[in-house]
Amino acid sequence: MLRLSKKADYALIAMRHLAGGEAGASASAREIAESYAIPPELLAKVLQRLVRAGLLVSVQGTRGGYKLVRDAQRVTVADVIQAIDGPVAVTACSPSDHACDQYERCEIRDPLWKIKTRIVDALATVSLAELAEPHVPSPAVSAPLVMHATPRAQALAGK
Amino acid sequence: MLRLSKKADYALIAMRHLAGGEAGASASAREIAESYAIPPELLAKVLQRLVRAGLLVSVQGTRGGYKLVRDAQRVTVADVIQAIDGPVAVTACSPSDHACDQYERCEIRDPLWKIKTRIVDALATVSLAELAEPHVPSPAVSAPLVMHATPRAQALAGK
DNA sequence: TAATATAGGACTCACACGGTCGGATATCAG
DNA sequence: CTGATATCCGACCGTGTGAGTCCTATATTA
Repeated sequence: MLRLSKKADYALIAMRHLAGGEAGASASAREIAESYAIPPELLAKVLQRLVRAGLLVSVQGTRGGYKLVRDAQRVTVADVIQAIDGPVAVTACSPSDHACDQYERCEIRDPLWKIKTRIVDALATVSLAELAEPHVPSPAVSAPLVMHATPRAQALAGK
Repeated sequence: MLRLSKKADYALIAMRHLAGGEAGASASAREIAESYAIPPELLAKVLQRLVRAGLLVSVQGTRGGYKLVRDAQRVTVADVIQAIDGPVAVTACSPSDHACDQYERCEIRDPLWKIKTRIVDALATVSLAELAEPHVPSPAVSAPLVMHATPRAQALAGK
């Protein structure tokens, strides 16, 4: 568990796609959707939310599309996820908002809140730029990585 | 989002409850459920799962109940959550198991997998013992525990 | 003016989650 | 021996939410 929503997945894929091209490059929703086999209408809504969150700018009309507002290094995974799924919350109730049936006797809330901030930190330390170039520099032989990378590389090469 | 399930909440509450009393103390499901306004049957199933996961031992019959197997310092929040909700997974598909429609062109999976391990680490660094005494540290407690508990307690006290 | 974009509300559908029920087994007090 | 109190565990159900679709409006350009 603890999985993030498909919309967040799609958002990250799209944002990475935009970060992967040249700086300032734009792409349409259809274009991105087709690249990754994502339902176009759904991705469209995701992109719209990213616009409303201030992470993307949109250009309407023919030849329109989306592009990043900030530089890829200045946008983190946390930004994208929170733009789509709302603020990260491990618990139903926050230290301020008591929205569960156990808030009186609950001694679990505050420590979990602390853990939440750690998680957000973990999400915030990875930028779109890092997502865009996560791969091994030399595809030939990299001893420690081969064990993990090989099956995937084969699967990708097989396509 | 990223919220953990209610069952996991209940599990943490119950585990903390058991860790809070004397070492080796036991409590029945009804007992714990009433203490925290948790549906008794539901908590029962949660506790049973914790038994199957090897985190609790159960004593059947009258005067029965549950108690911790390991010492409270040797059980982490990660253990409890994974016992209830299964292995933590941020993404639908793992580096080995390609269980989504985008696995071919998905460049997002590996970085997210790394983030996942960071999250698990964050969950694994908090023990039940720390959950049991998150409040103002009494200077009389054991030394090694204080080393870890103090900065956290200070942060919480600062609120 | 037609084609192609974004914008966004309304809707359906499936499924997981929270919660309940019933019955079986084990243990102990009387 | 019997009844009370536990754990055990599978089956069930209702509801909320997430995923995906549909439809319409608007903007832009060829």
